[in-house]
Amino acid sequence: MLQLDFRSRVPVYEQLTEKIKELIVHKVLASDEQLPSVRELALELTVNPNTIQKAYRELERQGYIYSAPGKGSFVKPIEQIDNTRQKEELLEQLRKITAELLYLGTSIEEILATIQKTKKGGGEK
Amino acid sequence: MLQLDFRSRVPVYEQLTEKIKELIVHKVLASDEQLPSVRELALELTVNPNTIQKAYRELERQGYIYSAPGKGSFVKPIEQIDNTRQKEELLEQLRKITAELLYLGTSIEEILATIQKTKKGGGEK
Amino acid sequence: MLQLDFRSRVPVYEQLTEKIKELIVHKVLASDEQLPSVRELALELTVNPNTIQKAYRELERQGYIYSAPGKGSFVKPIEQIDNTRQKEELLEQLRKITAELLYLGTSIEEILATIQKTKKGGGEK
Amino acid sequence: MLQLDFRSRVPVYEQLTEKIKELIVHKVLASDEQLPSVRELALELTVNPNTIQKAYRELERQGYIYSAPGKGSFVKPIEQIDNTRQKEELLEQLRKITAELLYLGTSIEEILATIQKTKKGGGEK
DNA sequence: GTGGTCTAGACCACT
DNA sequence: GTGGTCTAGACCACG
Repeated sequence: MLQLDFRSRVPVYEQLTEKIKELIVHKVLASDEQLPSVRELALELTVNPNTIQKAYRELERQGYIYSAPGKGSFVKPIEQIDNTRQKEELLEQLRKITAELLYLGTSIEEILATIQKTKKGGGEK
Repeated sequence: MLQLDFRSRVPVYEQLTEKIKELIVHKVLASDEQLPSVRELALELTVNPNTIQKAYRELERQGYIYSAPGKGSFVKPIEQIDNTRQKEELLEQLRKITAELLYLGTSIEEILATIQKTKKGGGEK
Repeated sequence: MLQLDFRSRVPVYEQLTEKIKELIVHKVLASDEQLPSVRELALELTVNPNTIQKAYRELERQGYIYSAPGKGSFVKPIEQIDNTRQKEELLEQLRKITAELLYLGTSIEEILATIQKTKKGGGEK
Repeated sequence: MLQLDFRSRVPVYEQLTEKIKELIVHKVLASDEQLPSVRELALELTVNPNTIQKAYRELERQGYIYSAPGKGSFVKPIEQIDNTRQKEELLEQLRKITAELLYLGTSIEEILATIQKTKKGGGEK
Protein backbone atom coordinates (compact mmCIF):
# COMPACT_ATOMS: atom_id res chain seq x y z
CA MET A 1 0.00 0.00 0.00
CA LEU A 2 2.54 2.56 1.13
CA GLN A 3 5.45 2.02 -1.21
CA LEU A 4 8.58 3.94 -0.25
CA ASP A 5 11.67 4.60 -2.30
CA PHE A 6 14.64 4.65 0.03
CA ARG A 7 17.02 5.56 -2.77
CA SER A 8 15.11 8.73 -3.61
CA ARG A 9 16.50 12.12 -2.59
CA VAL A 10 13.13 13.15 -1.26
CA PRO A 11 13.04 12.32 2.45
CA VAL A 12 11.21 9.21 3.53
CA TYR A 13 8.99 11.13 5.93
CA GLU A 14 7.95 13.42 3.08
CA GLN A 15 7.13 10.53 0.77
CA LEU A 16 5.05 9.11 3.55
CA THR A 17 3.27 12.40 4.15
CA GLU A 18 2.35 12.59 0.50
CA LYS A 19 1.18 8.99 0.23
CA ILE A 20 -1.05 9.22 3.27
CA LYS A 21 -2.43 12.55 2.15
CA GLU A 22 -3.41 10.88 -1.11
CA LEU A 23 -5.24 8.14 0.74
CA ILE A 24 -7.16 10.76 2.69
CA VAL A 25 -7.88 12.93 -0.32
CA HIS A 26 -9.16 9.97 -2.31
CA LYS A 27 -11.27 8.96 0.68
CA VAL A 28 -9.63 5.60 1.10
CA LEU A 29 -9.29 6.71 4.69
CA ALA A 30 -12.54 8.08 6.11
CA SER A 31 -13.15 10.89 8.59
CA ASP A 32 -12.16 10.00 12.15
CA GLU A 33 -10.76 6.69 10.97
CA GLN A 34 -7.77 5.59 12.99
CA LEU A 35 -4.40 5.49 11.29
CA PRO A 36 -1.93 2.70 12.05
CA SER A 37 0.00 3.38 15.24
CA VAL A 38 3.42 4.91 14.92
CA ARG A 39 5.19 1.76 16.02
CA GLU A 40 3.04 -0.61 14.00
CA LEU A 41 3.63 1.29 10.78
CA ALA A 42 7.33 1.60 11.59
CA LEU A 43 7.61 -2.17 11.80
CA GLU A 44 5.61 -2.73 8.65
CA LEU A 45 7.67 -0.31 6.59
CA THR A 46 10.95 -1.20 8.34
CA VAL A 47 11.46 2.43 9.17
CA ASN A 48 12.31 4.13 12.44
CA PRO A 49 9.31 5.17 14.55
CA ASN A 50 10.66 8.72 14.66
CA THR A 51 10.35 8.94 10.90
CA ILE A 52 6.72 7.88 11.02
CA GLN A 53 6.04 10.38 13.75
CA LYS A 54 7.62 13.12 11.73
CA ALA A 55 5.25 12.33 8.88
CA TYR A 56 2.25 12.25 11.21
CA ARG A 57 3.28 15.59 12.73
CA GLU A 58 3.52 17.15 9.32
CA LEU A 59 0.08 15.87 8.37
CA GLU A 60 -1.25 17.25 11.62
CA ARG A 61 0.36 20.61 10.92
CA GLN A 62 -1.27 20.68 7.51
CA GLY A 63 -4.60 19.89 9.10
CA TYR A 64 -5.25 16.48 7.59
CA ILE A 65 -5.07 14.39 10.75
CA TYR A 66 -5.07 14.83 14.50
CA SER A 67 -3.16 12.88 17.12
CA ALA A 68 -4.03 12.39 20.78
CA PRO A 69 -1.43 10.89 23.10
CA GLY A 70 -2.58 7.60 24.54
CA LYS A 71 -5.29 7.22 21.94
CA GLY A 72 -3.87 7.29 18.47
CA SER A 73 -3.94 9.29 15.24
CA PHE A 74 -7.09 9.93 13.25
CA VAL A 75 -8.25 11.47 9.99
CA LYS A 76 -9.59 14.97 10.59
CA PRO A 77 -13.15 15.61 9.36
CA ILE A 78 -13.07 17.76 6.24
CA GLU A 79 -15.32 20.44 7.67
CA GLN A 80 -12.75 21.22 10.32
CA ILE A 81 -9.88 21.93 7.98
CA ASP A 82 -8.89 25.57 7.67
CA ASN A 83 -8.31 25.62 3.95
CA THR A 84 -8.14 29.23 2.79
CA ARG A 85 -4.38 29.55 2.78
CA GLN A 86 -3.81 26.07 1.45
CA LYS A 87 -6.20 26.66 -1.41
CA GLU A 88 -4.26 29.73 -2.44
CA GLU A 89 -1.01 27.83 -2.52
CA LEU A 90 -2.45 24.93 -4.46
CA LEU A 91 -4.02 27.23 -7.05
CA GLU A 92 -0.65 28.93 -7.48
CA GLN A 93 0.98 25.56 -8.12
CA LEU A 94 -1.78 24.79 -10.57
CA ARG A 95 -0.96 27.94 -12.52
CA LYS A 96 2.73 27.11 -12.75
CA ILE A 97 2.16 23.57 -13.92
CA THR A 98 -0.42 24.65 -16.44
CA ALA A 99 1.93 27.24 -17.91
CA GLU A 100 4.66 24.62 -18.21
CA LEU A 101 2.32 22.11 -19.83
CA LEU A 102 1.10 24.65 -22.35
CA TYR A 103 4.68 25.54 -23.24
CA LEU A 104 5.46 21.90 -23.87
CA GLY A 105 2.69 21.82 -26.43
CA THR A 106 -0.09 20.27 -24.42
CA SER A 107 -3.50 21.37 -25.64
CA ILE A 108 -5.81 23.15 -23.24
CA GLU A 109 -8.38 20.47 -23.99
CA GLU A 110 -6.15 17.71 -22.73
CA ILE A 111 -5.47 19.62 -19.54
CA LEU A 112 -9.13 20.31 -18.88
CA ALA A 113 -9.96 16.69 -19.61
CA THR A 114 -7.42 15.54 -17.05
CA ILE A 115 -9.05 17.74 -14.45
CA GLN A 116 -12.49 16.42 -15.30
CA LYS A 117 -11.35 12.81 -15.05
CA THR A 118 -9.80 13.49 -11.67
CA LYS A 119 -13.08 14.82 -10.43
CA LYS A 120 -14.91 11.68 -11.42
CA GLY A 121 -12.30 9.35 -10.01
CA GLY A 122 -11.83 11.25 -6.78
CA GLY A 123 -14.73 10.01 -4.72
CA GLU A 124 -14.58 6.35 -5.63
CA LYS A 125 -11.70 3.94 -5.33
CA MET B 1 14.81 40.19 -13.31
CA LEU B 2 16.06 37.14 -11.49
CA GLN B 3 15.16 37.88 -7.92
CA LEU B 4 16.68 35.43 -5.49
CA ASP B 5 15.75 35.00 -1.86
CA PHE B 6 18.94 34.17 -0.02
CA ARG B 7 16.95 33.77 3.16
CA SER B 8 14.80 31.02 1.74
CA ARG B 9 15.33 27.43 2.79
CA VAL B 10 15.12 26.32 -0.85
CA PRO B 11 18.61 26.13 -2.38
CA VAL B 12 19.73 29.06 -4.46
CA TYR B 13 20.50 26.91 -7.49
CA GLU B 14 16.99 25.51 -7.39
CA GLN B 15 15.40 28.95 -7.19
CA LEU B 16 17.47 29.92 -10.19
CA THR B 17 16.42 26.84 -12.15
CA GLU B 18 12.77 27.60 -11.51
CA LYS B 19 13.03 31.29 -12.38
CA ILE B 20 14.81 30.66 -15.67
CA LYS B 21 12.38 27.91 -16.56
CA GLU B 22 9.56 30.38 -15.99
CA LEU B 23 11.18 32.90 -18.32
CA ILE B 24 11.44 30.23 -21.00
CA VAL B 25 7.94 28.93 -20.46
CA HIS B 26 6.45 32.41 -20.63
CA LYS B 27 8.51 33.05 -23.77
CA VAL B 28 10.47 35.93 -22.34
CA LEU B 29 13.47 34.01 -23.58
CA ALA B 30 13.06 32.91 -27.19
CA SER B 31 14.26 29.77 -28.93
CA ASP B 32 18.03 29.66 -29.50
CA GLU B 33 18.45 32.86 -27.53
CA GLN B 34 21.71 32.95 -25.63
CA LEU B 35 21.64 32.89 -21.86
CA PRO B 36 24.05 35.06 -19.86
CA SER B 37 27.41 33.41 -19.30
CA VAL B 38 28.00 31.66 -16.02
CA ARG B 39 30.53 34.19 -14.81
CA GLU B 40 28.52 37.17 -15.93
CA LEU B 41 25.39 36.00 -14.14
CA ALA B 42 27.38 35.02 -11.08
CA LEU B 43 28.69 38.57 -10.77
CA GLU B 44 25.30 40.12 -11.38
CA LEU B 45 23.60 37.99 -8.75
CA THR B 46 26.58 37.99 -6.38
CA VAL B 47 26.48 34.24 -6.31
CA ASN B 48 29.16 31.58 -6.60
CA PRO B 49 29.71 30.54 -10.26
CA ASN B 50 29.31 26.92 -9.19
CA THR B 51 25.75 27.70 -8.19
CA ILE B 52 24.94 29.11 -11.62
CA GLN B 53 26.51 26.15 -13.33
CA LYS B 54 24.50 23.76 -11.26
CA ALA B 55 21.31 25.52 -12.30
CA TYR B 56 22.30 25.44 -15.98
CA ARG B 57 23.17 21.77 -15.76
CA GLU B 58 19.79 21.06 -14.22
CA LEU B 59 17.99 22.97 -16.99
CA GLU B 60 19.98 21.04 -19.57
CA ARG B 61 19.05 17.77 -17.92
CA GLN B 62 15.39 18.74 -18.05
CA GLY B 63 15.77 19.62 -21.72
CA TYR B 64 15.02 23.33 -21.59
CA ILE B 65 18.44 24.56 -22.68
CA TYR B 66 21.53 23.26 -24.44
CA SER B 67 25.15 24.19 -23.91
CA ALA B 68 27.76 24.50 -26.60
CA PRO B 69 31.20 24.29 -24.99
CA GLY B 70 33.16 27.43 -25.68
CA LYS B 71 30.13 29.31 -27.00
CA GLY B 72 27.57 29.46 -24.24
CA SER B 73 24.14 28.21 -23.25
CA PHE B 74 21.01 28.62 -25.34
CA VAL B 75 17.27 28.08 -25.08
CA LYS B 76 16.31 24.83 -26.75
CA PRO B 77 13.66 25.15 -29.47
CA ILE B 78 10.35 23.76 -28.29
CA GLU B 79 10.11 21.24 -31.09
CA GLN B 80 13.30 19.58 -29.96
CA ILE B 81 12.24 19.02 -26.39
CA ASP B 82 11.46 15.43 -25.64
CA ASN B 83 8.33 16.16 -23.73
CA THR B 84 6.54 12.84 -23.41
CA ARG B 85 7.94 11.87 -20.05
CA GLN B 86 7.76 15.38 -18.68
CA LYS B 87 4.19 15.81 -19.81
CA GLU B 88 3.29 12.62 -17.97
CA GLU B 89 4.92 13.85 -14.79
CA LEU B 90 3.27 17.25 -14.99
CA LEU B 91 -0.14 15.73 -15.67
CA GLU B 92 0.37 13.46 -12.69
CA GLN B 93 1.14 16.47 -10.51
CA LEU B 94 -1.93 18.16 -11.93
CA ARG B 95 -4.08 15.21 -10.85
CA LYS B 96 -2.68 15.25 -7.34
CA ILE B 97 -3.23 18.95 -6.85
CA THR B 98 -6.69 18.80 -8.34
CA ALA B 99 -7.67 15.94 -6.05
CA GLU B 100 -6.39 17.89 -3.07
CA LEU B 101 -8.23 21.03 -4.10
CA LEU B 102 -11.47 19.13 -4.58
CA TYR B 103 -11.07 17.47 -1.19
CA LEU B 104 -10.65 20.89 0.41
CA GLY B 105 -13.99 21.93 -1.05
CA THR B 106 -12.88 23.88 -4.10
CA SER B 107 -15.46 23.82 -6.87
CA ILE B 108 -14.53 22.33 -10.22
CA GLU B 109 -15.57 25.61 -11.83
CA GLU B 110 -13.02 27.60 -9.89
CA ILE B 111 -10.29 25.16 -10.87
CA LEU B 112 -11.18 25.21 -14.55
CA ALA B 113 -11.37 29.00 -14.47
CA THR B 114 -7.87 29.17 -13.05
CA ILE B 115 -6.59 27.04 -15.90
CA GLN B 116 -8.35 29.19 -18.50
CA LYS B 117 -6.91 32.37 -17.05
CA THR B 118 -3.43 30.89 -17.13
CA LYS B 119 -3.82 30.09 -20.81
CA LYS B 120 -4.64 33.67 -21.66
CA GLY B 121 -1.84 35.12 -19.56
CA GLY B 122 0.74 32.52 -20.57
CA GLY B 123 2.05 33.84 -23.87
CA GLU B 124 2.33 37.48 -22.93
CA LYS B 125 4.19 39.04 -20.02
CA MET C 1 -21.86 23.07 30.33
CA LEU C 2 -18.53 21.34 30.45
CA GLN C 3 -17.77 20.75 26.82
CA LEU C 4 -14.81 18.46 26.32
CA ASP C 5 -12.95 17.88 23.09
CA PHE C 6 -11.86 14.26 23.06
CA ARG C 7 -10.05 14.82 19.80
CA SER C 8 -7.85 17.49 21.25
CA ARG C 9 -4.23 16.74 21.99
CA VAL C 10 -4.50 18.47 25.37
CA PRO C 11 -5.30 15.85 28.06
CA VAL C 12 -8.93 15.54 29.09
CA TYR C 13 -8.18 16.14 32.76
CA GLU C 14 -6.45 19.37 31.89
CA GLN C 15 -9.32 20.60 29.78
CA LEU C 16 -11.58 19.85 32.71
CA THR C 17 -9.36 21.71 35.16
CA GLU C 18 -9.36 24.76 32.95
CA LYS C 19 -13.12 24.72 32.34
CA ILE C 20 -13.98 24.42 36.03
CA LYS C 21 -11.48 27.10 36.91
CA GLU C 22 -13.21 29.37 34.43
CA LEU C 23 -16.58 28.68 36.00
CA ILE C 24 -15.18 29.60 39.40
CA VAL C 25 -13.35 32.67 38.13
CA HIS C 26 -16.44 33.95 36.35
CA LYS C 27 -18.45 33.27 39.53
CA VAL C 28 -20.79 30.79 37.92
CA LEU C 29 -19.85 28.59 40.84
CA ALA C 30 -20.16 30.44 44.17
CA SER C 31 -18.05 30.15 47.32
CA ASP C 32 -18.61 26.93 49.25
CA GLU C 33 -20.86 25.63 46.50
CA GLN C 34 -20.62 21.88 46.11
CA LEU C 35 -19.16 20.48 42.93
CA PRO C 36 -20.69 17.39 41.31
CA SER C 37 -19.38 14.15 42.78
CA VAL C 38 -16.60 12.42 40.92
CA ARG C 39 -18.77 9.49 39.89
CA GLU C 40 -21.70 11.67 38.89
CA LEU C 41 -19.57 13.89 36.68
CA ALA C 42 -17.79 10.88 35.23
CA LEU C 43 -21.10 9.42 34.10
CA GLU C 44 -22.33 12.71 32.72
CA LEU C 45 -19.20 13.32 30.68
CA THR C 46 -18.67 9.64 29.84
CA VAL C 47 -15.18 9.85 31.19
CA ASN C 48 -13.16 7.64 33.47
CA PRO C 49 -13.62 8.63 37.16
CA ASN C 50 -9.85 8.71 37.53
CA THR C 51 -9.76 11.54 35.04
CA ILE C 52 -12.26 13.60 37.06
CA GLN C 53 -10.36 12.93 40.24
CA LYS C 54 -7.15 14.05 38.65
CA ALA C 55 -8.78 17.33 37.66
CA TYR C 56 -10.19 17.87 41.16
CA ARG C 57 -6.83 17.14 42.75
CA GLU C 58 -5.20 19.65 40.45
CA LEU C 59 -7.77 22.32 41.34
CA GLU C 60 -7.21 21.61 45.02
CA ARG C 61 -3.48 21.92 44.55
CA GLN C 62 -3.98 25.29 42.91
CA GLY C 63 -6.22 26.37 45.79
CA TYR C 64 -9.48 26.83 43.94
CA ILE C 65 -11.44 24.06 45.67
CA TYR C 66 -11.25 21.97 48.84
CA SER C 67 -12.35 18.39 49.37
CA ALA C 68 -13.92 17.05 52.53
CA PRO C 69 -13.51 13.26 52.51
CA GLY C 70 -16.87 11.60 52.61
CA LYS C 71 -18.74 14.81 51.85
CA GLY C 72 -17.56 16.06 48.54
CA SER C 73 -15.67 18.90 46.89
CA PHE C 74 -16.46 22.60 47.30
CA VAL C 75 -15.43 25.94 45.89
CA LYS C 76 -12.95 27.60 48.18
CA PRO C 77 -13.94 31.09 49.36
CA ILE C 78 -11.81 33.70 47.67
CA GLU C 79 -10.54 35.15 50.92
CA GLN C 80 -8.95 31.84 51.81
CA ILE C 81 -6.97 31.43 48.63
CA ASP C 82 -3.29 32.03 49.11
CA ASN C 83 -2.88 34.11 46.06
CA THR C 84 0.49 35.76 46.42
CA ARG C 85 2.46 33.18 44.50
CA GLN C 86 -0.22 32.67 41.90
CA LYS C 87 -0.60 36.37 41.33
CA GLU C 88 3.11 36.61 40.71
CA GLU C 89 2.98 33.81 38.17
CA LEU C 90 -0.01 35.28 36.38
CA LEU C 91 1.53 38.74 36.25
CA GLU C 92 4.67 37.17 34.85
CA GLN C 93 2.63 35.51 32.12
CA LEU C 94 0.93 38.83 31.49
CA ARG C 95 4.29 40.46 30.92
CA LYS C 96 5.39 37.80 28.49
CA ILE C 97 2.24 37.97 26.44
CA THR C 98 2.25 41.74 26.42
CA ALA C 99 5.85 41.84 25.25
CA GLU C 100 5.01 39.41 22.47
CA LEU C 101 1.95 41.38 21.40
CA LEU C 102 3.92 44.63 21.33
CA TYR C 103 6.66 42.97 19.26
CA LEU C 104 4.06 41.83 16.75
CA GLY C 105 2.95 45.40 16.32
CA THR C 106 -0.11 45.53 18.55
CA SER C 107 -0.77 49.01 19.94
CA ILE C 108 -0.73 49.52 23.67
CA GLU C 109 -4.23 50.98 23.36
CA GLU C 110 -5.66 47.79 21.94
CA ILE C 111 -4.10 45.78 24.73
CA LEU C 112 -5.42 48.04 27.46
CA ALA C 113 -8.86 48.04 25.84
CA THR C 114 -8.90 44.24 25.90
CA ILE C 115 -8.15 44.28 29.62
CA GLN C 116 -10.88 46.84 30.30
CA LYS C 117 -13.45 44.83 28.40
CA THR C 118 -12.54 41.72 30.34
CA LYS C 119 -13.13 43.55 33.60
CA LYS C 120 -16.65 44.52 32.62
CA GLY C 121 -17.53 41.06 31.36
CA GLY C 122 -15.81 39.18 34.17
CA GLY C 123 -18.35 39.27 36.96
CA GLU C 124 -21.45 38.54 34.94
CA LYS C 125 -22.05 35.63 32.59
CA MET D 1 21.78 33.13 29.32
CA LEU D 2 19.58 30.21 28.30
CA GLN D 3 18.87 28.49 31.59
CA LEU D 4 17.10 25.15 31.22
CA ASP D 5 15.36 23.09 33.87
CA PHE D 6 15.84 19.43 33.03
CA ARG D 7 13.65 18.33 35.91
CA SER D 8 10.66 20.27 34.62
CA ARG D 9 7.78 18.44 32.98
CA VAL D 10 7.74 20.95 30.17
CA PRO D 11 9.91 19.62 27.35
CA VAL D 12 13.40 21.03 26.98
CA TYR D 13 12.79 22.02 23.36
CA GLU D 14 9.75 24.00 24.45
CA GLN D 15 11.61 25.80 27.21
CA LEU D 16 14.23 26.67 24.65
CA THR D 17 11.63 27.91 22.18
CA GLU D 18 10.19 30.20 24.82
CA LYS D 19 13.53 31.53 26.02
CA ILE D 20 14.74 32.35 22.54
CA LYS D 21 11.41 33.92 21.65
CA GLU D 22 11.84 36.19 24.67
CA LEU D 23 15.27 37.25 23.50
CA ILE D 24 13.83 38.13 20.11
CA VAL D 25 10.78 39.88 21.51
CA HIS D 26 12.90 41.97 23.85
CA LYS D 27 15.19 42.77 20.94
CA VAL D 28 18.25 41.24 22.54
CA LEU D 29 18.56 39.48 19.22
CA ALA D 30 18.22 41.84 16.27
CA SER D 31 16.66 41.27 12.84
CA ASP D 32 18.71 39.00 10.59
CA GLU D 33 21.11 38.32 13.42
CA GLN D 34 22.54 34.82 13.29
CA LEU D 35 21.60 32.42 16.04
CA PRO D 36 24.15 29.98 17.44
CA SER D 37 24.50 26.91 15.23
CA VAL D 38 22.55 23.82 16.21
CA ARG D 39 25.66 21.89 17.22
CA GLU D 40 27.31 24.76 19.00
CA LEU D 41 24.29 25.43 21.17
CA ALA D 42 23.87 21.71 21.79
CA LEU D 43 27.37 21.51 23.19
CA GLU D 44 26.95 24.64 25.28
CA LEU D 45 23.70 23.45 26.83
CA THR D 46 24.77 19.79 26.99
CA VAL D 47 21.70 18.82 25.05
CA ASN D 48 21.28 16.68 21.96
CA PRO D 49 21.48 18.56 18.63
CA ASN D 50 18.11 17.11 17.67
CA THR D 51 16.52 18.89 20.59
CA ILE D 52 17.95 22.23 19.53
CA GLN D 53 16.79 21.64 16.01
CA LYS D 54 13.29 20.88 17.21
CA ALA D 55 13.24 24.23 19.02
CA TYR D 56 14.55 26.06 15.95
CA ARG D 57 11.95 24.37 13.76
CA GLU D 58 9.20 25.42 16.11
CA LEU D 59 10.42 29.02 16.08
CA GLU D 60 10.53 28.89 12.31
CA ARG D 61 6.99 27.55 12.19
CA GLN D 62 5.86 30.39 14.41
CA GLY D 63 7.59 32.83 12.12
CA TYR D 64 10.20 34.21 14.49
CA ILE D 65 13.29 32.87 12.73
CA TYR D 66 14.30 31.34 9.42
CA SER D 67 16.86 28.63 8.73
CA ALA D 68 18.79 28.01 5.55
CA PRO D 69 20.72 24.75 5.18
CA GLY D 70 24.39 25.33 4.83
CA LYS D 71 24.13 28.89 6.11
CA GLY D 72 22.58 28.98 9.54
CA SER D 73 19.54 30.25 11.41
CA PHE D 74 18.58 33.90 11.64
CA VAL D 75 16.08 36.21 13.31
CA LYS D 76 13.26 37.06 10.93
CA PRO D 77 12.61 40.78 10.36
CA ILE D 78 9.46 41.85 12.15
CA GLU D 79 7.78 43.24 9.04
CA GLN D 80 7.74 39.79 7.50
CA ILE D 81 5.88 38.06 10.29
CA ASP D 82 2.28 37.16 9.50
CA ASN D 83 0.77 38.06 12.82
CA THR D 84 -3.01 38.25 12.47
CA ARG D 85 -3.76 34.78 13.79
CA GLN D 86 -1.12 34.91 16.47
CA LYS D 87 -2.45 38.22 17.73
CA GLU D 88 -5.92 36.74 18.14
CA GLU D 89 -4.58 33.84 20.17
CA LEU D 90 -2.47 36.06 22.39
CA LEU D 91 -5.37 38.42 23.07
CA GLU D 92 -7.50 35.44 24.05
CA GLN D 93 -4.84 34.33 26.52
CA LEU D 94 -4.70 37.87 27.82
CA ARG D 95 -8.43 37.76 28.56
CA LYS D 96 -8.19 34.49 30.47
CA ILE D 97 -5.30 35.61 32.61
CA THR D 98 -6.92 38.93 33.33
CA ALA D 99 -10.15 37.23 34.45
CA GLU D 100 -8.17 34.96 36.74
CA LEU D 101 -6.19 37.85 38.20
CA LEU D 102 -9.32 39.86 38.87
CA TYR D 103 -10.90 36.88 40.61
CA LEU D 104 -7.87 36.55 42.86
CA GLY D 105 -8.42 40.10 44.01
CA THR D 106 -5.91 41.92 41.87
CA SER D 107 -6.95 45.49 41.18
CA ILE D 108 -7.40 46.60 37.60
CA GLU D 109 -4.92 49.38 38.31
CA GLU D 110 -2.19 46.92 39.18
CA ILE D 111 -2.84 44.99 36.00
CA LEU D 112 -2.77 48.05 33.79
CA ALA D 113 0.39 49.26 35.53
CA THR D 114 2.07 45.94 34.75
CA ILE D 115 1.24 46.34 31.09
CA GLN D 116 2.56 49.90 31.04
CA LYS D 117 5.81 48.87 32.66
CA THR D 118 6.26 46.09 30.13
CA LYS D 119 5.90 48.59 27.34
CA LYS D 120 8.64 50.77 28.72
CA GLY D 121 10.98 47.89 29.44
CA GLY D 122 10.36 46.12 26.14
CA GLY D 123 12.69 48.01 23.86
CA GLU D 124 15.67 48.32 26.16
CA LYS D 125 17.69 45.59 27.83
C1' DG E 1 30.72 24.04 9.01
C1' DT E 2 25.76 24.57 8.18
C1' DG E 3 20.89 22.63 8.69
C1' DG E 4 18.32 18.29 7.71
C1' DT E 5 17.36 13.34 7.75
C1' DC E 6 17.50 8.93 9.81
C1' DT E 7 18.43 4.90 12.97
C1' DA E 8 18.49 2.44 17.44
C1' DG E 9 16.85 2.46 21.41
C1' DA E 10 15.10 4.50 26.35
C1' DC E 11 11.70 6.70 29.13
C1' DC E 12 7.40 9.28 30.15
C1' DA E 13 2.44 10.56 30.46
C1' DC E 14 -2.22 9.46 29.12
C1' DT E 15 -6.14 6.15 28.49
C1' DG F 1 -0.57 0.26 24.00
C1' DT F 2 -0.75 5.10 22.52
C1' DG F 3 1.83 9.47 21.02
C1' DG F 4 5.74 12.40 22.60
C1' DT F 5 10.41 13.50 24.18
C1' DC F 6 15.24 12.74 24.27
C1' DT F 7 20.00 10.77 23.60
C1' DA F 8 23.95 9.06 20.85
C1' DG F 9 25.65 8.98 16.89
C1' DA F 10 25.85 8.56 11.28
C1' DC F 11 25.36 10.47 6.80
C1' DC F 12 23.92 13.91 3.22
C1' DA F 13 23.45 18.28 0.56
C1' DC F 14 24.50 23.13 0.45
C1' DG F 15 27.87 26.93 0.27
